[in-house]
Amino acid sequence: MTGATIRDVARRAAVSVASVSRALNGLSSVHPDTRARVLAAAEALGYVPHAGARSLSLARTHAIGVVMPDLHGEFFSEVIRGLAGAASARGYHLILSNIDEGEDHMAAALRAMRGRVDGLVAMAPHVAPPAFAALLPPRLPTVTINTPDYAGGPALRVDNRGGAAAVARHFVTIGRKRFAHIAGPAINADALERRDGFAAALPAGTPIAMAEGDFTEAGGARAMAELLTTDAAIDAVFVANDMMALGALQTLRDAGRRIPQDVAVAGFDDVPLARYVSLTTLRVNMADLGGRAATRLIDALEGEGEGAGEVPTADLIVPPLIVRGTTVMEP
Amino acid sequence: MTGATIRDVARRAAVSVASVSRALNGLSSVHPDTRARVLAAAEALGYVPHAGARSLSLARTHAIGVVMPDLHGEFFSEVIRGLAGAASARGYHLILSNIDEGEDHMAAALRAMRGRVDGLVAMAPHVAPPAFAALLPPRLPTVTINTPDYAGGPALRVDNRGGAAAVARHFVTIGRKRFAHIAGPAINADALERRDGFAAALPAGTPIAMAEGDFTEAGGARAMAELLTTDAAIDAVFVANDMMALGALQTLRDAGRRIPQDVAVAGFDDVPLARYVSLTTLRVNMADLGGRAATRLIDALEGEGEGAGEVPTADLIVPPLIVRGTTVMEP
DNA sequence: TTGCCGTACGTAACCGGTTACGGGTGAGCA
DNA sequence: TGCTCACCCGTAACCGGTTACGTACGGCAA
Repeated sequence: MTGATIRDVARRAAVSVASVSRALNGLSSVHPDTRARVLAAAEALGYVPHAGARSLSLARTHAIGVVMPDLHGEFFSEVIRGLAGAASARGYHLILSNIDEGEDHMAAALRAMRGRVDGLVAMAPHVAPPAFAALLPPRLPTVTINTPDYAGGPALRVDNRGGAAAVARHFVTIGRKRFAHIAGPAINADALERRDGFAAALPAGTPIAMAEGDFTEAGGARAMAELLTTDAAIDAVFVANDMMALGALQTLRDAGRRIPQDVAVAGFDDVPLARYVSLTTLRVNMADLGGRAATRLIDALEGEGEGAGEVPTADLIVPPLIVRGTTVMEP
Repeated sequence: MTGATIRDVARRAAVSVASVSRALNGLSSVHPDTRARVLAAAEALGYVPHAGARSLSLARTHAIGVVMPDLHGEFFSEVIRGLAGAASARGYHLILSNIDEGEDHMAAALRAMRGRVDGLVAMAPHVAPPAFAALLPPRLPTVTINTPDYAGGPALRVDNRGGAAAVARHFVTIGRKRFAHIAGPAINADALERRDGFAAALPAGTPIAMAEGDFTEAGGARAMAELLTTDAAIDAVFVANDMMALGALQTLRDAGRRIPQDVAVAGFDDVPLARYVSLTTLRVNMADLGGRAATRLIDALEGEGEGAGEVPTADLIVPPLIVRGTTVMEP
């Protein structure tokens, strides 16, 4: 019903299915005349090979699975874009599956990947690492992005601590004294690393006013309001991501603080919006991250059998600090 | 090698593969004891069903294919987000395939979908419609988004003409006289509809200064610069999408024009950035568009056999005009 | 003529599931 | 005891491709 099969083509060309397969896949040892007949028959029937059947017998799907939570939007979509580009260039498809609704739902989504993909790109900053490893289908090559302490394969990580430290040094350089931090959710590994990296890079013993947000703009606004009531004297705040920073900026301006004269603000991610509001931030090139992940995975898949690439290396990607108008006056 | 098969489970539980299949799929007519043995064996072996094999015999993949060009970023990713949400809620996966590099590459990508997906969501505003229809694998249910004149199935379209007309009326209402339009690429159907809708809603015979961009910010800036040299007196410009509008705004400000006093600017799309630069625009809820497309497709897939839903209806989605500071003074 | 080899092709097994069909077993009933 | 009928369960065919293996045949050297 879905269309002509290889047997239909074989019948019409009056050859065996084996010859059709050989002819269509460009194998040698097919007589030119036969090949021509097969191609004509396929064309006439509008034959399109059935990818599912093909991958079953080849044990190769030419697809890679992508599992990640739909958290802070920009990030998600940029990574996908990078993945899609790299995958498509190598002839691979992407299979998406977002994992928000609970751990069992996630387990189901992960298991459903077996037999559908050749490998996985996973990003799960919010799950306890051992649990996550256990959920992965066994023996499915996986490269992780920003997934803490996962030792099962190649990993890509952005240097959250290093980035946060750069902000701390920048604050000190421009002469700030009273620091605050708006953190992400406590269950998020990126959030924790950014907080710790910031604290560690300030002179020992420096007090830091803390508030927690949820990586959304509204959450950032709320956290900032909270900080203003408890620690009104702050003159520098490092926000764990850009979206929260936007909310924080709004709250500060509404409260009459001048940016950056009264208080300096820095974010993390460099989402497209950041340039427009002139937000100082760390640039993490998300599309590039996705592209690298895909490339790494496909390299591993196609080098299979070689023991060469087997060492599960972890790349640490250092985000550059982009200094803009929320920390230093612009011309 | 990839893992245990159903036959391994059968062997270990000392039953037939049929019983394993029945037990795991919750069929009735399996003795409770047998079911327990099967489950224990599956657990012990870490058995995960092979989705590929399953979908081959069921002729059902529970996946939907998404083909679209990677055009103007925000749009792409928001639609994907909407699709992913709706699909995941119904237990479907998404298979991505972007189609940029030439028509033959696109044809290959489309054909590769057969046997891998149950249906397609396609968006191809830049292709001549008959060509596109011909490339689709035959008999694959498809819902199109903003693909002009495609009559092969359900379609979702945003009302480009209506939106553009709303801008035209708005310009007239606020007393503007000398109009300009920055259009998108001439091969893009959305771009053409927006241009025509705008022109048609102005009083007959009104002259409109025209320039063409490529839907990017830089392109918008260039087009605006061009307009300023040829028609310096314009006081209202409708830009075919928001990204170009951002570029145009920058050019106008650099040229010393006050917004909105000297010239009013409106865009199309309402990307997240638009709110931050206070850009008047048409709001097209892209995630919602994706969600609807997925829902439509899955409804059609699961209602298969019923003649009820067979009428290929086309939904026209009317984007509301969001009036902001680039056309009227803000408090 | 016989033997050998290479080319072109067909037969059938296989990938890993699902399921139509039929067989065996025990309970219930005449 | 013999019959019917559920209920469980196993055998084998099937989904649509790929491919190992075997075969038929023509050409060529001994």
